[in-house]
Amino acid sequence: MNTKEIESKWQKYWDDNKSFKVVEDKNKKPYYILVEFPYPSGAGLHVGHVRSYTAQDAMARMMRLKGYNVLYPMGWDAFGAPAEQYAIKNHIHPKEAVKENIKTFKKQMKTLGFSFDWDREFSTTDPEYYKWTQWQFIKFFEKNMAYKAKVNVNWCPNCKTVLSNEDAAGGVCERCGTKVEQKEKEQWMLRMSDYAEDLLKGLDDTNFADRVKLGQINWIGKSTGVELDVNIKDGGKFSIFTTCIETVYGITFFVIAPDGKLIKELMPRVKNKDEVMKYIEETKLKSNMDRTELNKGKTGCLVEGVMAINPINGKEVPIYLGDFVLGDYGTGAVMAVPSHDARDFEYAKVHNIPMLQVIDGDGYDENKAYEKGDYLIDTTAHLINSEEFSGMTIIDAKEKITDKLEKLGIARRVNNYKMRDWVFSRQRFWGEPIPMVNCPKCGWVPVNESDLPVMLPDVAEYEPTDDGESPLAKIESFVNCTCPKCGGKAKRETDTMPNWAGSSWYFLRFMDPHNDQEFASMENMKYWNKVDWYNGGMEHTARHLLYARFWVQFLYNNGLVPHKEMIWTRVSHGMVLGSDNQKMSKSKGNVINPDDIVNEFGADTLRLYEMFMGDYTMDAPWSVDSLRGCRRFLDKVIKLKDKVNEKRGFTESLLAIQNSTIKKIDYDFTNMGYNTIVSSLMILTNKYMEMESITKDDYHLLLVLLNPIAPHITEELNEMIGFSPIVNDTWPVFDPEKIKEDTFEMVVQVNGKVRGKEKVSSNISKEEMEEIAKNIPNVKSYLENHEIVKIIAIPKKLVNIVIK
RNA sequence: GCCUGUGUGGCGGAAUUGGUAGACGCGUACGACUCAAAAUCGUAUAUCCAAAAGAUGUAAGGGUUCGAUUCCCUUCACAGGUACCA
Repeated sequence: MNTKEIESKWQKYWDDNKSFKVVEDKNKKPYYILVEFPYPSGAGLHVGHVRSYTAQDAMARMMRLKGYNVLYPMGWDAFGAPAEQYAIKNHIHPKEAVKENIKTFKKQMKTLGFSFDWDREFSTTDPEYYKWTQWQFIKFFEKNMAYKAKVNVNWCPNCKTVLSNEDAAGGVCERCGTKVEQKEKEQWMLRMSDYAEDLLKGLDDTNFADRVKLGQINWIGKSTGVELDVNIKDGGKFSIFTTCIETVYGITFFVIAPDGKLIKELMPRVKNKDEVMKYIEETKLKSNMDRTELNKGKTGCLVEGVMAINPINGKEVPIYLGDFVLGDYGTGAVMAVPSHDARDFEYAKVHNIPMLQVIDGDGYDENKAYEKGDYLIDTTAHLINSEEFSGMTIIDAKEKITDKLEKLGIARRVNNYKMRDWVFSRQRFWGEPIPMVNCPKCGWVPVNESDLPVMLPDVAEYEPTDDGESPLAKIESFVNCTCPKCGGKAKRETDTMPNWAGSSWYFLRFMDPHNDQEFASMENMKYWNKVDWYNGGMEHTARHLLYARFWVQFLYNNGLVPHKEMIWTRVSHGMVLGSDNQKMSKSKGNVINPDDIVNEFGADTLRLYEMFMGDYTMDAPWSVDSLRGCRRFLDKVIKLKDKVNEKRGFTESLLAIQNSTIKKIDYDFTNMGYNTIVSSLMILTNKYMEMESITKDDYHLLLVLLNPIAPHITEELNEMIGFSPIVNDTWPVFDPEKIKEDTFEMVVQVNGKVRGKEKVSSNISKEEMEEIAKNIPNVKSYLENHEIVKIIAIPKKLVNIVIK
């Protein structure tokens, strides 16, 4: 059989018949299966894409056969730095590069037989799409959720652009690996931190995998504690945030951030100005450098001339500068309790600051800090040296001390979050222009809705400028405009959006992709309800998912989408590694190109292999041998056709095996057990192979069950035995009656070890089981001269005889 | 460091609520077919023992249980995430 011909034949059939086109049909139950739409890179489709697209494709095909109205769409996430870099490098306009790459991707996807509804395809770079991304940005602005602020931003000197905290994780540029610098710039920001609590709570309304939920929770980074006002001797005050108010009596100093506001305010009173200034400057440099390992030492200096007063007992304590305190987290100042915090402990050691123990317990060790992690699990832990709170347990003390401070009006219970506002500006050409106009009279004014989209100008110059301004800033025809409000001369915003913008709501657009009145109609969104299965890489479970959820929650709060969470289940697939067990990369030379595999083995074999290679959620290495085995399996299925006969060689257990296969596959589909779906199909095939002959219906059943994973070959074989296309068929129903067996193999254990097996009737009693068990010769020999202590009989399974 | 995940034959991996560990596939060996090879088919394949019987065995150690790959504790290794977050 010629795989190529068969594959293109059926691909054409599906295309011609629009087999996968889906329309909103109230009579059918909707089911929305989504895979992360790819960034169409110049490298083409990766075998990793094939893994997740095949899995979701199989799910989509199966659900269609079960009668669901399945939405399985595909589109392109084509804005962003990589597309622009690629364009610059290859001297081709990003628009053209994207067009070319999409063509390649789409062709590859078609040769793999993915059942996408191509009528819903779009790219984030289509003006018809980014019009609505801009429209939604204006909503953010109107609701005071978008604002422009001068902030310290992560600046990549190589890419010449601003990076979000997420993009600069680890202190290096996510794209090029260059060390990130700090730079003060005016940026558009989205008030994502306002949604921290809602984003946490919203997780309860989702069915995300636990590890995905945890990723979200960690990123949001909530901590509950107390904000405490601290007076400065001779006037002034500041606040600190702590999660360990129970240690308040142990404060021996305060530490404030060198990049914070407080030190600037205190400056006139500082005696050692030179030293302080020097340290502040050093910190600025340091944040340009690797802040991870080299600078973990507890550097800093005493701020001479000012003393703080511990609010709980009026003791005077010194203030230090230290760069381990961050200016933009909490209040930019901390209370330091060296006896009970490892960082404070180290700092105190370096700077010779006295310590004061205020909690005692069994785990106390004077050579290190007796910390939260230690004393909270220590049942003997209690306060000491803490006036009226001495002797109390930690939990009590926490409450009582907070109460007291609250009554004094100098403390508040607050939550802090690591998650900051979203830096939304990029100084790049290839992104959605931010639809704002700066008018000398009216300030920032959004572009009129009727004037959307603000199109990217068609120019040849799109490389970033050296001064960090967007390339758009050089294009006068773009910049100069009139104010939408007063009609006066004004200037257009030249920053563009990050590529996370377009991907934050694309799943909504798929529900209504051609709507030119709204980003998607409420009617359609209500029909599709939610994304039932969303699959993507683990690397996107923190950021992309968080941005998308934030975006949706904002739309929901403004009545624009039907649910606060629009994604029900999020799963992530494991990576496909090279055959050397390493991540595939050009430099390692271990990259597998799906086209080559399709050419040599066929699309069905590749699909089958990628499903069979291992646990779907885990990484798995590439193996050509295993791939060949999958081809061999398909050849076996082809060969089975010769066994098709009017009658079958009767095998009583066949119906049972068929039905348990259906049951197993149904179960596995809902648990992403794709590898065991394949193995149970192999078992069924082996069973058929053993038989003299099988009927058309037997064969048809196998073909339907295999169809979601290997759709081409199964359609062809199915046609050859005279059935109408599987794509219009129905999924077999599991019949529990058929798997009832009259007998089972009873396992007999003695003291938990298997000593015998016996085929017995399924409906015998426990007593009968025990009796038969005791009389199996081998078992009997173990029982001799021993006392039977007890017998455990599990119906339809085993008997365990416990002897002494 | 912290968080998360993983650890099962020569290899990829199964084992749905604690109940026959190693399904299925790969590889290997032998056999059939062939002048020969490939392909295909058959048989075997955790380890120890000539074989049976048996013993050992799911990273290591301990525990709970009639029974543990599965639950609990301790330790180790690997992978990913995160990093002075108060």
